[in-house]
Amino acid sequence: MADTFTGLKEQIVESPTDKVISKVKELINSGVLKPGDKLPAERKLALEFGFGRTQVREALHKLEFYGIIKTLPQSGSVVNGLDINTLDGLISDVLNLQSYDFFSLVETRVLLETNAIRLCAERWTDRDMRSLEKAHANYLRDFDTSNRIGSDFAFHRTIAESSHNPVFKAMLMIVIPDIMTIYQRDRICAPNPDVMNEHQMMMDAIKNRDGEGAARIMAQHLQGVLDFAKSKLEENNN
Amino acid sequence: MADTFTGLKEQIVESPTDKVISKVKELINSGVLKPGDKLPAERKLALEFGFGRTQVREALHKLEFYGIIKTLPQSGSVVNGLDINTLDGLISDVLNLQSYDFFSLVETRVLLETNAIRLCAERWTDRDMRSLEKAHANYLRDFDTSNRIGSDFAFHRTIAESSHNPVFKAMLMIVIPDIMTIYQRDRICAPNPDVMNEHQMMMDAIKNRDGEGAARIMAQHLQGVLDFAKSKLEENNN
DNA sequence: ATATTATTTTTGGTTGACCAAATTCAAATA
DNA sequence: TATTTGAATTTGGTCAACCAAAAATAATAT
Repeated sequence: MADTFTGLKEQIVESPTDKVISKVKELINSGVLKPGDKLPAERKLALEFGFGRTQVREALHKLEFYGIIKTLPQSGSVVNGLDINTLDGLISDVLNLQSYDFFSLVETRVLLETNAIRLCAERWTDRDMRSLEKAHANYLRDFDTSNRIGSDFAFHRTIAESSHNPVFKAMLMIVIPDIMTIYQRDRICAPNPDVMNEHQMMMDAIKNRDGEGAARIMAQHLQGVLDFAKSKLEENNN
Repeated sequence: MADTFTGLKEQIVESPTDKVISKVKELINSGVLKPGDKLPAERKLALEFGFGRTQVREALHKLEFYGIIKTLPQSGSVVNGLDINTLDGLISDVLNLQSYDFFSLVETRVLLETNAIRLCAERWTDRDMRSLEKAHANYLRDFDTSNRIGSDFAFHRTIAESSHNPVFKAMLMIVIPDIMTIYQRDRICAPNPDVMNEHQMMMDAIKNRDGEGAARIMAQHLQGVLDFAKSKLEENNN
């Protein structure tokens, strides 16, 4: 009950930084700021918006991080040369930045991992294979210890690394921790011997350069998590 | 030539914030900070690391954004309950955060968009369809104007929206602006009548709930960009 | 008149002090 | 002894002043 209230509160409260971002968004949508324009100085924005410069700076940092503006030291900040619709969508996303629902996270993970392992099977180098075998051995070693989950994750991370697509890897690194947090909170996953076998089958498929086969095993491997997420989804919408 | 140098410089220069993040990473790797621990106060960290509190705050913000720590107002920051290997990988990623190579970005975009449109075809509601048709009409209207690229992007964004997977959409919003920036910088894409037809075919497939068909058209639709990226890749490794 | 240099202004970056909320801990009470 | 209460401390959040680099302007020399 208390959780419900605090949860609602968190959604309602809008941090000063986000308010500043909203103001910038208005500036862009109203046409005052066009892509490519140099936006006013921090002090000016702070005065105009009625916030402190600290809040404005933090907002600009966030906007720069998302590639919406580019800020040059001792010179000023510039709105990136994207079109207005794109900017509007991007800023909206920065603001929403909600915690995603579990099912969508898992769905994304499955997509990324099945394709990461496919590319891994096609592209691995000798160096990759050494890392993969080491990660696999570590998992077997830690299977009966408290490190099992960590080594499991490390194995998957190594696969993503060996896909030679850093974007895949980066996105997996965003998604998986969220999943693990929820997973650990709601259900302790008992040591499952099937997982060990599936890891072994993945290794074999990768070694044989069998991308499709590896992807199939990975999909099966993650089916359990997907089912769990789906049941959660049907159970209640949280 | 000058570009090469400035590019290198950007990679070499390590901002104070990143240095602080590295320090935190050392703390975690050395075992001083374990997952679940409450990390020292900002002032303490600033003193210990030899940086200002501003830099420490910014670093903590970044770490919180990536879900590595959770900071509670007037209380302190806590290392998230992930395992150490995961944390180490995550922090490394935050630090690297390099501009990704064009081909990997495009490869990721293709994967995300083909699956987004598949889900869109399966899941769209009446409300989604109205948005889709409006976006499509806007594209046709703006085809001969300077807004063509913007409306094109808006159409794709609406598809992602209608996939009802916010994670897909969020990740596309990260990837696509990067691609567009590079694309606009290196080559102006002329108005291509094929694109119009392909958009129409996508709409038809979506309406018919034909996920596979829609995905196939999207793949074909993006093939040009993928080829362009591949040629860029072979041309030079930048 | 133009190009160059010196100076002033503006810029983002940094610092230290201050604020209110949360926590802690010890003293007072039952 | 166990519980409550209240002051003192620690916490992240905010603010105003200051710094050096970049930009813009004015002054100078060609």
